[in-house]
Amino acid sequence: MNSSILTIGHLARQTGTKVETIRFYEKNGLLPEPSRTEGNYRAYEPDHLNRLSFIRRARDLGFSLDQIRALLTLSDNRGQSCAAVDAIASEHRAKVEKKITDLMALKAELDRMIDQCECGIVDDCRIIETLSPK
Amino acid sequence: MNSSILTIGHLARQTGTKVETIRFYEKNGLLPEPSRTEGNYRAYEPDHLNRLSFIRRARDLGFSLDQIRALLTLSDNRGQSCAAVDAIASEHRAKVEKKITDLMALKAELDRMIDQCECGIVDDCRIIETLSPK
DNA sequence: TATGACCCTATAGCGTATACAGGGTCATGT
DNA sequence: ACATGACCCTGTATACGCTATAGGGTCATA
Repeated sequence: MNSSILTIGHLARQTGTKVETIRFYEKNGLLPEPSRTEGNYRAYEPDHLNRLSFIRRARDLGFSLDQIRALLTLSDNRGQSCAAVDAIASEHRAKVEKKITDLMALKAELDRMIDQCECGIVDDCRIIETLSPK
Repeated sequence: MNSSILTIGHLARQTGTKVETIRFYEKNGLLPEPSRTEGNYRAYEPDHLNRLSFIRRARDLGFSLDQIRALLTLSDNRGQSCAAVDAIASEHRAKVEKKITDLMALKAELDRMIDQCECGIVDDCRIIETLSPK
């Protein structure tokens, strides 16, 4: 096999992605279908590797696949205004902020609940009591 | 129809749960199967309502359905030690804490990325640049 | 030639619901 | 007596982002 082409395994190792995940990205339109070898293996080029790296970074930052699809399209049209990019990122940041606030409120409730538990029998358990209807 | 029995719609309205979700809880062993009316409608009793309220409170606090199943079993055996209850709740709290830490780190990265964006054209966009491989 | 690492497709599963199709039942109004 | 519409039933598909499995084919190396 031509040693200069990239197999799916190469892409996987170089980006810390599972092979199945790469095929999943292809099926879902995030990675373009590469050409195939005679033996029907996917034959990737450096551009595919770049694109996959982009996807993985964005996933690490919590962007959804829909958002990443949009970001990729924008990044392919480099003359356009980057306001749309900013909008996607800002919307995502706002969601992350909201999640943090929600989780902190949740944690406060869990703290209250757990700190009351004196760990006797369930019948006296404040945790169960908190969950049970009045 | 006997007006003292509770239909699935009653349970739904009284707990802020969708009807489909109640059937889903039943199928997944969280709510016991109620008896049926002649017309094959589910006929709930007050105990079912209490149990569903318990489930919804626990869900609001972010417990998984598995954890809730365990909590329900524990709450049905009121003489047992409540250490197991405490363990479930504490484990959940730890996960929530970890999620908060992770999300705060994520937000810091998003802040860094977004604050650099001067909203010109995509070609100069710091957001796209951050995501792209070097 | 045989082994084992790698690749292929197709399908099902995870968790927590939500939605929809295609039908049956019930209370109410005329 | 019947029509309407609100409600209920089952079964299946969908969402998200993968992960796993079955059952097979290809490739490099010993």
